[in-house]
This record gives sequence, structure tokens and C-alpha cells, in this order.
Amino acid sequence: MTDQPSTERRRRKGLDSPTLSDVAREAGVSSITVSRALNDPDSVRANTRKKIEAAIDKVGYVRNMVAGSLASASSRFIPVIVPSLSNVVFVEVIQGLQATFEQHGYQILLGNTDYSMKREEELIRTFLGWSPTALVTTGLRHQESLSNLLARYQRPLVEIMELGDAIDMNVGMSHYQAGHCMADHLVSRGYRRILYAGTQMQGNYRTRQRYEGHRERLLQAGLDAPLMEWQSPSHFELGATALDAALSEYPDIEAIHFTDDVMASGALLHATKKGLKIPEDIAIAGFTGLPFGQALSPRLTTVVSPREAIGRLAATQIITRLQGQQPKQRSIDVGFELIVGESS
Amino acid sequence: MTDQPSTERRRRKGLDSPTLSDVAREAGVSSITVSRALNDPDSVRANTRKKIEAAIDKVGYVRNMVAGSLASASSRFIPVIVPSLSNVVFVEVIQGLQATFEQHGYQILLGNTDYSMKREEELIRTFLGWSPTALVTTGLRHQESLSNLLARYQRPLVEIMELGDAIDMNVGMSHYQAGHCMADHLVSRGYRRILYAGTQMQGNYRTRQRYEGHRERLLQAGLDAPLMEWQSPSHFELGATALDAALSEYPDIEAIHFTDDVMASGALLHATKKGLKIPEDIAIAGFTGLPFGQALSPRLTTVVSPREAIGRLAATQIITRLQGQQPKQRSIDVGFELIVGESS
DNA sequence: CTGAAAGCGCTAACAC
DNA sequence: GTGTTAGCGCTTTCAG
Repeated sequence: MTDQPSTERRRRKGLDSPTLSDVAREAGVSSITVSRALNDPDSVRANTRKKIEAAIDKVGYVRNMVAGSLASASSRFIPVIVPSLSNVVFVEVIQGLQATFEQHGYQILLGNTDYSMKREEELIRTFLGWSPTALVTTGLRHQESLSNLLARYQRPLVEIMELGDAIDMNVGMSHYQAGHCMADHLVSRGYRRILYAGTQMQGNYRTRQRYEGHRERLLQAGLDAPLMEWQSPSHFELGATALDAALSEYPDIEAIHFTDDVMASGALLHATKKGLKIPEDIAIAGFTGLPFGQALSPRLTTVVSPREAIGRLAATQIITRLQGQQPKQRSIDVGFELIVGESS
Repeated sequence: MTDQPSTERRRRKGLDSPTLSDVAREAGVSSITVSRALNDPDSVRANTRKKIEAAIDKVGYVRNMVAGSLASASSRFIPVIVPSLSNVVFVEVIQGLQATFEQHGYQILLGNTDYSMKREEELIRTFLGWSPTALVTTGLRHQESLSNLLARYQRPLVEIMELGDAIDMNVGMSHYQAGHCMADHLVSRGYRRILYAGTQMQGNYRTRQRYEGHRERLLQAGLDAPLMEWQSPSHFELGATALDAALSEYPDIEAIHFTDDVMASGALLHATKKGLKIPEDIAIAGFTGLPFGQALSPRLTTVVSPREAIGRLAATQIITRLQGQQPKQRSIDVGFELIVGESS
């Protein structure tokens, strides 16, 4: 009765897919050797490896990642928390992260907060239950309880998009400087009555920072820094609406600095349709450097943020740490670039 | 020696976060009761539940999803395989899926095939190792070995975007009909020399199907159905390039039916910049119904596909099955809608 | 380079 | 409604 391993009652549930020990039996080795062949092929003799590979094919083995993660107390999951997928910016960041992680066998776990810090905390707490290898989240501001949790978190953590006082690592750019830079451009172009148009600025700290930078530059130049804000998500139509509202609220406005290219493009198209000359009647500027802004005529003046690079660099920071090395810098400033189109 | 559970040597690794039995001990119940309180609160008496909740807070318990998935041979993961994230269409589908799955506590595992069927198979095989609850993949065509695998797969599976002979469930639309519909519109508008402009049609079956529908309609009308194809991914600039190439290859062309709104919009903007009158000099049509096409003037004529609805419906099909019911229909046609802008 | 034993933390199955 | 027992399939640890 002690010895019938191959006919033992198999599993409680119906799924009787082959396991490591099925492969091991087939290959005539122990299951730990198969495990090694899978996780670190070089630690097994070439000949043994070959037998194991043949056995895997023969029995049709599919690796059970769940069991592996439980035993090692670590999955190959890396949660990535972003505030929105409606904003292309985050999609591009995700592409950068995914491309890099994929090469190293890590899988993203996507979380969408909808700009809610409460949701961010819930998501991260849930993801922690998956024994993630590392964590990527957006922004430097979190609920206090989450900040405490993350401060105690023992694995690589990158906060992306913004620059500042990060918990662990950080990849981003200064939105304050980006706003300042664009304002500087507008001022030096000779515009004096310049409006900033934003949306949902209470939940989006980066938008607020861009406005702050903008405002600082205008004040330096002795100018007012009026602000108009909307509460709907950024959208082409909102740009059109915003243009109309701006012109009626500030009839003598010369330039509008929009919080992103989507609104700016919507406004630009709407202005053209209304017969306004750009930039003579009204100058328009955006932020992000999205392709359609550059396809318009006049071409949109904007500040390009390197979205995919943020993703790649964040992933690289993590991979470096997972390989036991220390990245050269804990905080990476990806910078930005002013693109002067014909819209200003 | 038999009885010192609370001081036993805890865990092999440093991570000594509290476990279910810590909570159970604290609450004075058995761990299975805690498990029940977590998974099916109604199966536990209110009073017991309260004690357990207090204990969870007290010890700072974080649920280990990995262990749960191993024991139950099922995770709450649902892989979603898409060909690209550069195409907004798939991002919107993902948003629809995510919103619905999230409400039911399922987590998406995102896989990007880059239009490679080989990659699709690799991704799905890997994801299978996570004991997923269900599967969502794009298109009806797969590598044969994958089709075989999926046919044997015992859990809910939805193939999205296209309509046809699905393995299990199916949510999508007829791209053939969409192409046919747009061609019909152009023909009935009186255009006779109509070009179809596509990209990467060998890897993208849906684009091919739209062309087939287009072609069929033109042939019915006794017209030629010339096709121009590019190999780079769709992009605004490619639309501009395509317009120039089309005008030089077919100088007397009257209308161009683009495979998507991105190319069509790029062409439209480029045509306007060149001083061409739309639709008098050249009519332009797209596919998908993206917001920027509708923000242009002239507004882009296009066929709208309900992207987010595809995601929501696919998720709903799966949820229904997971709740033990049979969805009303195995295959859902989400349809499409012709939007006649001023570009045709 | 390979193996034996002992769990990882949870839930299925069956009692009571 | 709650408890006992026995794994889920893998990797860690410690030998050799």
C-alpha cells in the first residue's frame, strides 16, 4: 500500500493537468531537478535538461505559476497603478513598462484609480495579496495610510510622472517647470493677456503644478495669471467649449495655455472653424506632444513629455534592483521639450 | 512537543505577515471560518463575522490570494489578449472589460500580441499557468495548436471584435458589412473612382474583411476596387503620405476609403493643407468613429464601432457563465453605425 | 549537480 | 453554522 505513486488518487478537482512530478517521473529525475531546469537552466546538466524538455513535451506540462508563487512567496507580477486609461499618456507609459517587463518575464497587473486616492489604496492593498515582485504607481501623493504602508514595503517601488520626494525610486519630470517653460515662451512671444485653461485640477496634482509654474512666470513678468477650470475629463469638445467660454469671459485674451493637447487641439479646430486666425486672433498652446496636435495646421505649440521613456526607465530601475544592483540614481528626471508650432 | 502552535517557528522567509490562522486564533474560531467570512460572508453568523473583522483589523491581515488560488485551483484572473495598445480601439475595449470585471472582483491580465499569432499562443499558454477563471482574446483566427488548446479549455472564453464561428462565446461586429456599408455610401453619393487604403493587412484580418466588403459593393456597381497598402502601423503621417501616393498613382481618384480614422484624419488634414477641397476634390472616409475625426472640419465620414460596449458585453457574457447561467446568445453582434460627415 | 523532506497559506471535502 | 483533515503544486532548506 505504500507504493503506487503513479496511480494514486489524483487531485480533488477535475483539472488533472500534469504536474512537475509527472514530468520528473517521465524524465527519471526528481521534481526539484525539473524545477531547477525551468527556473535556472544552467544549474542543470545539459543532458538532464534535454531529458526534462522531452518529458515536458511528452506529458504536455503547463507550469503552475500559482504554486510556484506560493512556495517562493513571490509572484512575477508587478502592479502598475495609473489614474486613467482615457488619457493616452498613461497608455504609452504602460506600453513602455510592459515592453521592458515582458523581456524579463514579469507581468503587469493594471490598476485604474480614476484619480481617486482611496481607490489607489484599495487597489494596492489587493495587489499586495498577489505577492508582487515590485510596484509602480503614479504620483507622489497618496493617502497617509498608504504612504505608511509603502514606506514599509520591502520591494522595489517606483513612483512615476512627477519628480520630488519619492518613497523609494522615482521617474518623471517637473510639471512646474513645464508650465513655467510654456508660459515663458508665450511671454517672450509678446503675449500679455494669457489664460490658463484646466480640468479637474483638484484631483490632478500635475495639472496644478503646471499652472503654478505658468503663474509664477506671468507674475515675474508683471502679468495677471487668470485661470479657468472645468470639471469634466479632458476632451476635444471641452476644448471648443472652453475656447468659447474664455472668449466670452475674457474678450481681449491673446493666448490660452491649455492643460493638455486634447483640449488645445479641440480649441484650435474650433477657433479655425469660427474663422479666428491663429495665432493672430488667439494663440493656443497645449501640453504632452500628442501626434494629432502635430498633424494640425497650424501645428500646435506644446511641451512634449517622453511618455514611453518614463515607462521604460521605471521598469529598468526595477529590473536593476531585482538583479541585486543599485540603480545609478534613485530619481530620474526625463525632462521635456518645448515644441514651437504655428499656433503661438 | 505536540502543542505549541503559537510559538512554532514561523515561515521560512522573512515575510512574516499574519495568516488566516493568526486571524482565527485572535477571533477564537477556526481558520476555515475566517476563510468563509471572507469569501461568502453570509455563510457565517453575524456575530462571528464581527469578531473576525475585528481580528483582521487588529492583526493587520492581508489576504494571500496566491494561496487561495492554489487551493481552489482558480484565480480571479482573466487574461485579455489584444493585438495592440497603440490603437485606441483596444484601449477602449479594455476599459469596458475592466470596469465590468472590477465590479465582480476579477482582475485583467493584459497581453499584447503585436498582431502575432505565435505571440498570442505563447501568452495564452503562460496565462494558463495562473489558473485563470476565463479568457478573452481578439479575433477568431489562431494558430492551429492554440485553437485545439482553446477548444479543450473548460472555462468561459470570449473571442471579441469579429463575428463568426467562435470556439465558445463571441462579441463583435461584421467588418465585412462595415466595409460594404461605407462603400455603399460612397457609391450612392455618386463617387465612381474609389480607392481603398489600408495598412498591414496581412496580419489584420479585420482590415482585410472591411476591404472585401468594400470591394464586393464596388464590383456590384460595376466599378473597379483598387487597393493600396502600406506596411507601417496606422498613423496620422501615414495618412498624409498615403494621400500623396494615392493622388500620384491614381490622379483622377474621387474618394479614398481609409482603413481607419487615424489615417483618414491625417489625410484629411493634409489635403486641407495642400489646398484641396473636401469632398469636391477628394472625398475621405474612415472607420471606427474616433473623437478627433468628429472634431475636424469637414467632419470625417466614418463607421462607428461600439468599442467600450464590446468590452462590457464580453465581460457580461463571462460573468453570466461564472454565475452558472447560460447567456441568452452565445454570439453577440454589437453592430455599427454610419456617420456621414462633410468629408464625403 | 542532484535529491529528500518540509512546508508556503489557503480551501475542498466531509463531519458534526 | 462551524470544525477537522488533507492536500493544491511548487520551492526552500539542507544534504550529499
